[in-house]
Amino acid sequence: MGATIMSAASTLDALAGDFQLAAPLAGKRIVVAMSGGVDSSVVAALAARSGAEVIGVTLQLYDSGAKARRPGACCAGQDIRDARAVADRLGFAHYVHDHESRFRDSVIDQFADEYLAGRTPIPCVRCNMGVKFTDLFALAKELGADCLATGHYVRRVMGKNGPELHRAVDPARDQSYFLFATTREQLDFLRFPLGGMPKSAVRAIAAELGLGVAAKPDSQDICFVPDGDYAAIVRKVRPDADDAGDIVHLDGRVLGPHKGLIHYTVGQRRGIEIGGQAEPLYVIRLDAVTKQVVVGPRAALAVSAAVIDDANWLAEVDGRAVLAKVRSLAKPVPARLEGNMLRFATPEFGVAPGQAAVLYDAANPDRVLGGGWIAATEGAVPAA
RNA sequence: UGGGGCGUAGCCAAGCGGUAAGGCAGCGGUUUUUGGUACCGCCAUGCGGAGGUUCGAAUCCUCCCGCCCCAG
Repeated sequence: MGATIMSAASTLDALAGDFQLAAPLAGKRIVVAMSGGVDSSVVAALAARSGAEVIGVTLQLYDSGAKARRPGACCAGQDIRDARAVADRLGFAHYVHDHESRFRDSVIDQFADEYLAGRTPIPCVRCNMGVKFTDLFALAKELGADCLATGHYVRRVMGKNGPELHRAVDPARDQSYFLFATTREQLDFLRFPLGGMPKSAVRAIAAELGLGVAAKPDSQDICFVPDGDYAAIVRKVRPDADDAGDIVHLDGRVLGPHKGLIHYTVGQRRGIEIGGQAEPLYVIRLDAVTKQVVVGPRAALAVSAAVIDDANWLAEVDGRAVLAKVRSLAKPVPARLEGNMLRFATPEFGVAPGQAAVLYDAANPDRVLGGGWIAATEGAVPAA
């Protein structure tokens, strides 16, 4: 117990200057993206201790009504007040920008449209790409900042050819999957001071500094979905969503009606609500044109390759042995990129269009090479 | 209304006198800054209904009800 606190304190000292800026920091200006959570609050605190001038910026991203008070939310309501409290306590400037309409256009609407198209979106990546790393990036530049620091758990490591993106040291916290779209230009300017430490240390630092958010619950789920009912948000944004359709087995049998394409995702097992089977049924694919949810046995989920769209590369990848991650919680698996076709060494299950394929260097698994969006997949087993 | 078969949880299904397997679905939980997956747990005081035999019945007997098949 005591050791934990000791190490937290020493970690704090060691990281106080870890903003990868040339000394001295006295004349430097750091803009910190503050969500109102523990992580970005600690980043702000570390920045404040570095000697540089700190400006905290919080973007109000969505409805600041009652629902935003639930634990796990960010960037609205109470979170904004929490961020402000941290800035007040540590004594640096804090600005709040209203980004609701931008967030709605670039994240929420896109989220709904992807579901309507039969794909499975990752709003967190879109948010990082647009609102955070484009808008906030521009704002920080306007403010004359030397860097933009965030509370993401990922590392920026200086390599031969400039900064590289690496996984966080805490594997349970690593967020590199959600940051694959970070461009080289953005990476030049961004700083991720938490990538080298475990979450427990971050909380210990927050507690040591007396920040009110020290024990605040981690954010989880989709921030703008209040109760886990994401379909309700899709319907709210796109009321014209036509829900009718059939659940069809790969063998052609119509098994029954479904609740609307937006409720399903490739690889999904629960919620299909069809019993009496010898083996569980999984969603094999979604057809936005015929409105069909096609189901079949788990074996039919195996894919040998995926077509990658809108890729972002931080290093040369084509033809190189890589480790590919096609879901945030999946273990990276051996693969090879041929053009825009990602070929898995062994069949991969539950690869859903709309999700991201993030590639890591097989020779240095911590290094993020980049990634792209899964546009289509190639089955490893002929349809039964 | 002759003969045969069957009725066990939402669905499929084992059991064949000894005190209700299992699978699917569902529900809950764990994990998790996307959706899923995976894993763990829960899920029939009762076996179509009513009697009877027996220490003891879903299992044997009787009648009734309901399906299915073959004959008419």
